[in-house]
Amino acid sequence: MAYQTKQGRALVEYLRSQGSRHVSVQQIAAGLPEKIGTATIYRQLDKLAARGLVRKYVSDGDPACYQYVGEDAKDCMQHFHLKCSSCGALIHLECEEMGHLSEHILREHGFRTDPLRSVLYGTCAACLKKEAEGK
Amino acid sequence: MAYQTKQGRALVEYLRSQGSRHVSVQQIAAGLPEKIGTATIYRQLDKLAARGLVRKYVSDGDPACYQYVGEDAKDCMQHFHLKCSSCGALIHLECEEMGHLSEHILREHGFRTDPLRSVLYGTCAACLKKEAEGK
DNA sequence: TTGAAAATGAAAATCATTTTCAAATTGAGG
DNA sequence: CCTCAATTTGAAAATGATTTTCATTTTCAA
Repeated sequence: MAYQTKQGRALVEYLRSQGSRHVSVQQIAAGLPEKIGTATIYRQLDKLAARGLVRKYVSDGDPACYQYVGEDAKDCMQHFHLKCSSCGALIHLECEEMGHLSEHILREHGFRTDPLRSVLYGTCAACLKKEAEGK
Repeated sequence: MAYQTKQGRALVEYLRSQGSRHVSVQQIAAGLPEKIGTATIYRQLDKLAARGLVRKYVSDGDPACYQYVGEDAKDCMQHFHLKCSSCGALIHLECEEMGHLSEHILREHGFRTDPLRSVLYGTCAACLKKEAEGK
């Protein structure tokens, strides 16, 4: 019910080689040793994401990016993202406060959040500074 | 330096009439008493958002939606969004825990988040239930 | 080996959003 | 009330990421 394919394997191999970096479909297509159609890359990523081997991050503005987490998704350091609306930077943050929030939401509101896929918008330190000075 | 236009006024009026509901550009275009070009709606919304009168929400999959908060943005109940990856539902949640997280991030990480614009992904109660049963 | 199910790739289709650009509107200064 | 430069509008075209189509190829269980 799910065939193994050359392309699928190549993709996983490539993603693995990137460690836990975040890559876009563009980057993947460019980095792959042998060309794979974009449609296929999207399709494979969807499947991998469905199986939990890959995480998809979406933020306003730029294309989605993907991260390979492998079988040990649980152990993989929990981190989430901050996106600066001002300069567009995507910041990765490891912080347990987010975990607390998730627990609260699950307990009190019955919703199981996946902080890993969530992006918080705001203004980064650099832009806050500029804002303060620049007036 | 910023001309007042019939369209701009009509848009604000419409948004006001919607209270603090979230509306998409599609809905706005359809609900407006007199037709306004989509490009203009986008442009006006951008300006309003820049002035803080309107909030823009972006989530994976569906088009952005906007909320009129008016001058009293501060008083406007702080709430954020949960998006169910399973059924696509967008849930509005008022909860102060999010405020705590924001404070923490600002204090410890120098990043000023805007929880209002942020969307947390996960699985809603209904889908969790289905998941548990359906297995 | 065989064949049905599943995957591929190239190209076309989607679709929200943005840009283009000529024409219309706005409003400060006369 | 005029004028005119700056700004806004709208229709249509452009963008750009993602999805779909569909004919062809690949996979793997029997």
